[in-house]
Amino acid sequence: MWRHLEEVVHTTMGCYGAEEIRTPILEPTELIARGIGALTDIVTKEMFAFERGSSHYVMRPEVTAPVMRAYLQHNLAQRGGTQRLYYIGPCFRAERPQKGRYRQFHQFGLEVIGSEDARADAEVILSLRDILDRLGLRQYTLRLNSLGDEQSRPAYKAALVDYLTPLADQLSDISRKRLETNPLRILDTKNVEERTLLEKAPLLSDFIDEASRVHHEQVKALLSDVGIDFVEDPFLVRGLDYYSRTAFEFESPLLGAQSSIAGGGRYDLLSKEVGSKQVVPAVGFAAGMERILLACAAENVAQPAHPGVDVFIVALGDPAMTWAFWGAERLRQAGLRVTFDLKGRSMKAQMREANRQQARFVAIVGDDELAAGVVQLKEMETGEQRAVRLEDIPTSIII
RNA sequence: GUGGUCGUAGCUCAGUUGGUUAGAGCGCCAGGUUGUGGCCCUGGAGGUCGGGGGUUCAAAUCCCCUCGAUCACCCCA
Repeated sequence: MWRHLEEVVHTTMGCYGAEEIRTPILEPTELIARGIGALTDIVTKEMFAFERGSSHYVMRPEVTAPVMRAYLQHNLAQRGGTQRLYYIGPCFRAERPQKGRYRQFHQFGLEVIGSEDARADAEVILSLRDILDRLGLRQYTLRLNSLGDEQSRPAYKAALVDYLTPLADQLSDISRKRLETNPLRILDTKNVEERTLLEKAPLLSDFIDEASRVHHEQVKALLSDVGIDFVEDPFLVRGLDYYSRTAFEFESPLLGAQSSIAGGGRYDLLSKEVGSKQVVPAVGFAAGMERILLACAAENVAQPAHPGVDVFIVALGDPAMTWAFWGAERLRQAGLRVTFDLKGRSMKAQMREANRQQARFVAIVGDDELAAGVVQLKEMETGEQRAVRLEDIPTSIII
């Protein structure tokens, strides 16, 4: 199933003209810290970090910042046009594991760098949708929002705090603390009473600038054009500050508390955080492979069957067992998948092993066959069996 | 970092108020078929009961510590 998912990712990304990029697992702490907004708590508590001499490193917790760094460092802009870069690989977060959340996990993602066109946003979402569809997932929802420009969110944040502060005594302890540390996250609360309080809260959509509003309308129109269902969620807010305008999230209802299987958005502000002199507009998604696989399992999505071997060689007696070694090699040279017993067991045991390996054919070899220069080729499903010379096996089983 | 639940055979799990050699199903191995798989029948192997300490005549069972898993919180890139 892992292979299948990876293949779907590669082929789908290929359809979008994206090139794979591989960045180091180990990155300077500063790159990641700057990328995520230097929240010291996240660096110390949520990441595997260590120092070596005077240098500080972390195991990458995500790949967007590394891709942006690679883009800038190798000046990929000079290749012209917009860069569509995708990645697939492991990431690390030093958290307590829970359902769909592991210390080492795997992500794939697409970063479209160098365009502020709404079609880039829509294409990123569309490509992700394609991957989920090709896998056979059906039970997921897409939530969409616009965060506006770099002025919008601070203004909204202030308005939200203004609204909630008088109501602070009705908030949970956690939310009251977040009122100071990260007020936007209160929007994510699952507390029912708090949700009703939020119904009358100011909306981010009332604070976004005109250009962002137009951009957002374009994205929505493009998504509708290709038949993508989405829910507008004015409460969908990314935790980090470099996001602007488009924000989206795919989630599955079948995964418990970690329902998000993929998410992303536009991050025009990141480039300057990681050292670019000018703004490089970019938009992308990141998807959690473990969670997608969990969702597939929960939906009972058909797995590609593990193919059995083509030929299992059953060898009887020492001469035949020796023969099996190079006989198998001959057949493998012809491109067949071939195995045989490595423990010198009885014929019954070898046949059982062949059955377990879902062998299409069994080639039985004993002293008589060796003398005659043939094998007894038996088709397991039908039980039909006949003598065939080794060199004729490949053509015999194509039928 | 905080809280709940749980660690018994390869896997899924039983194990009665502490009481003989710790069980089942599946899987594995072998035989029934001296050269023919699946189904069936018979037999077999396999366990420091997560680890350490304590209580007791006696601990899988009770107590303490520890490690791990899991779910949730925090956090969420």
